[in-house]
Parts: sequence; C-alpha cells; structure tokens
Amino acid sequence: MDTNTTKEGEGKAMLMTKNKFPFGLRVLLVDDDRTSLQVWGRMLQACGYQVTKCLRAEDALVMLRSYRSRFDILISDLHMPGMDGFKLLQIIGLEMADLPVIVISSDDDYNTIQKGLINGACDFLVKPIPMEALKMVWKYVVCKRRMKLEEVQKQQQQQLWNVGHYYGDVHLRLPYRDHQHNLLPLNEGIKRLKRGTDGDEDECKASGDHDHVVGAKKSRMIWTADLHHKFVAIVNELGLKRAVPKKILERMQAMGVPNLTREKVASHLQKYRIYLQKQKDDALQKTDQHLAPLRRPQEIPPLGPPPPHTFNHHAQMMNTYPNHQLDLLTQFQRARTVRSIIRSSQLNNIVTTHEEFQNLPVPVEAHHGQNKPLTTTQMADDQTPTSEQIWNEIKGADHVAAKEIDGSTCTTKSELPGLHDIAPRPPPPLHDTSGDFSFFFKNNALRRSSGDCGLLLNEYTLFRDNSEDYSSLWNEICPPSQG
DNA sequence: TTGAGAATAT
DNA sequence: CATATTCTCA
Repeated sequence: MDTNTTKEGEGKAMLMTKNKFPFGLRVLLVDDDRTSLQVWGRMLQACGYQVTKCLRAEDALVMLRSYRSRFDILISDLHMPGMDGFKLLQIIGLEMADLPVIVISSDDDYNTIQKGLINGACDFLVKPIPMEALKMVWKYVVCKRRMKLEEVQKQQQQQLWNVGHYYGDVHLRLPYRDHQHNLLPLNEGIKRLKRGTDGDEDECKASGDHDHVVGAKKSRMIWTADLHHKFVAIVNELGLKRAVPKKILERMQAMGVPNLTREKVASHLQKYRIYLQKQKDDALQKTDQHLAPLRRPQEIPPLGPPPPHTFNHHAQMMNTYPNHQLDLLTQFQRARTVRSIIRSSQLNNIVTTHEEFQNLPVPVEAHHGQNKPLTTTQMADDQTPTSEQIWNEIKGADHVAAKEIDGSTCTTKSELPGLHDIAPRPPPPLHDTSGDFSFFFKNNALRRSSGDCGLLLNEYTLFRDNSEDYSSLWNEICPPSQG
C-alpha cells in the first residue's frame, strides 16, 4: 500500500489558513486505480488535507483497525477487486461507526448510490469530482463528531441490526469497539485495564501489533426462537436431569447448529432452568392463593402436543386446550370455556363418553382488545364444575346446559341454533390496534424479546396475531418430541 | 434506572 | 457441571 503522506500540494491552492481547522484533516483514500489515486490524492492535498493512499480496501481496513485515531475521514472508491466499497462500508459501520466515509464512483446508477448511502456512506461523489466537492469533505467530519453519543450508539445498533452477520441460525453481532474515542464512557478504559489486552490504537506498540484486529473476537449469540425450539426439544428428549451442557451441545451440533460452545449452551440452560423454576413457583403460588380449597392437580400438566385443528369459525380466532387443563383456567375463563365446551361438543355431537370429553380440545375464544375479561357470567370458585360434572350436565340435562349457552333462551337441545346461526362477534373497533390480541397461552410463554412478548393477563399471555399459522407458536412453546 | 439475556468467573 | 457475577442493551 502506498502510505506516504506527502504534502506536495501544500503550498499551491491552499484553501484555508494553516493551523485552522480543516487544514491537515487526515484523509484515508482508497482506490484500486493508481492514476485515480494520484489524481484524487493531489486534489485533496490541494485542499490542505493530509492524505494517506491505499490501493486496496483490505489495506485500508488494516490501517484503520491499527491506527483508527490517525484518520478523520475515509474516501473510498466503490468498485474494487477483492473487498469492494460496500463491504468496506459495512465493516466500518460495524467497527468504527464514528468514522465518516465518502464513496466515490463513476457509476451514477440510482441503486448503486442508494446502496452506498444505506450502507452508511455520508455522501456519494460521482466522478469526475469537482474540487468544490472535495473542499467540503471536512463538513462530514464535523457533523459526525457533533453527533450525540446516544445517536451514534443508536445508529450503530441500527446498522448492527441491518447488516449483522447471520451464520445459520446463530446471529452473531460483532462487538462494538473503540468508537467515539473521547466520547466513550469512562469505564471503557477501566475495562481495558482489567482485561489487560489491547490499548488504544495509538498506544499499541508499533511493532506490528495487529493482534487486536477487530471482528475475530468475542461475538454475542442470540437464541432465536428456532434455536430455542431445538434446544428445548433436546432437553425434553434427554430429560431435565440428564440434560447437561455437553450433551446438549453435541446434539445441537449434530443438528447443524454452528458456532456453539459448551459455555453458551450452559448459559442458556441456566436461564432455562431458572425460567422453569419460576414458572413452577408462580403456578404453585397462584394455586395456593385462590384455588386451594378445590381439587387441584399437584403439578401443572405440560401443555400437550399441538391440537390437531384450530377453530376458526365465524372469522373468530380460537385456540384449543386439552380439556384436562380446564382446572387451571381462571374463573372467568372457566365460565367461558364451559360454554364453549358445551356448545361445541353438543352441536357437533362429537363425543360420547366422559373420557372422550376429557380429551376433547377445548376452544378458548380469543378476545380482542381490552385488557380485561369480556362480560360474562361470573362463576364462583366453589361452583366450578369438574369435567365430570360438566359432562354429566351435557349428557343428562339439556335444560341446564342449554340455558348456559350465550344467555340464549332456548331450553332444549333441539332448540339450539346451528353453527351457522350463531352470530359472529362484531369486529374490534378499528382504532384500537394496541390490544388486538388473538390468542393466549397459559404461563408458558417464553419471551423471545421484549417486543415479542405478549400482554400478560392473569396467568395467561396474550399474543398478537401476527401469523396465520399458530402451529409454529405451538411448536415453539411445546416442541414436539424428537423421533 | 432496571430487568433480561448472554458471557464470564468461581 | 452448577452457580454466581459481570456485562450489555433496551
């Protein structure tokens, strides 16, 4: 690479007074074409800038990583063999987001320009570049430096989000490094002292000390829903007691998950165990509090495999529960669910025995909007029927069952309306999109991220209806056992 | 400021 | 390997 920083243009068309700011602005110039490099270099020098020239983006990157603080701005050609300008932009966006980058190209295609700017270029100069444009380059440096720290960080995050690297399912974020120099929080220096590794670029020994090259270092893993799904499936398969990091790691790697380490698995396992414990505690507490006098299962039965079907009558989204979980429903939900059971089982006439009834998926009506139950007949805890009682009601007393149905006045089974006669629920008000939840799960919502978690209502978590297909959610929460 | 999730230390 | 602590981000 050509790193001479001659100042042959110094005395010529000096545009600003020496020792005043833009003078001596340190420019790193990258162009694979020697002639262009010379031309732009001289022009920039004529502007009073101090220019370092590189023929390859890779060289520029090495220089920046090693001596970041020796440059104020990067000006790079876009189309180059090897690493091109886009790639360079991306890497700089990740590693040195505070470095302003200007892209030059003879290609003035709109998409190219847009792509350059999206990737974080401050400006896009199309050849031939007028001197005036080069003169103004310093503005970007000032602009960047004036950015508030928060803004810089936000921008970094945005860029990380946009161009973060995905390796299979593992999303690796490159670590932030060395941005902002003086803007960095105080503890940055302390952290470094603690770790006893690389000092600031300028302090690092000149003896080719490049071992702190960025990006090859620590990365942070994100357990995506899919990854977690695999993880849970393996844990279930092994059994909670036998599921240890090493075994899980082996299996996950066998499933083709790259970039995993035992430590990462261990960390996730720790979190998962804490989560399970918490679920258990919460459930027990709730049980003790409200439902102690009643017959309660000792443990919350795990949600079964995804139900074979999903109710979607009358454009009303419904989800189903195995009936044996009825006891776990809240009072409101119980009352509501009872009606659903009665209605669906009777109208469809699909069960004939108590056992079948117990195994019948229970449709639970979704409710829209309000963070509170819909109006419904309250049913006191001590009146909560067991599934057997409900079954007996259905089997033996049409009268009782019928009266329960939607406050309808019909009194015998024969008077029940057909499915098609049931009026559809009015749609939720249009203006209320904030609470447009469509289904919910009991206790077992694994948060994937804060934005992804549902609204907690009683012990249920409501999820937004983002997907047509609920089975993926079921799979996530109740992974089908392998094999 | 805090809570959660991941990394790292014990 | 399990658990505690630290780090980072939102």
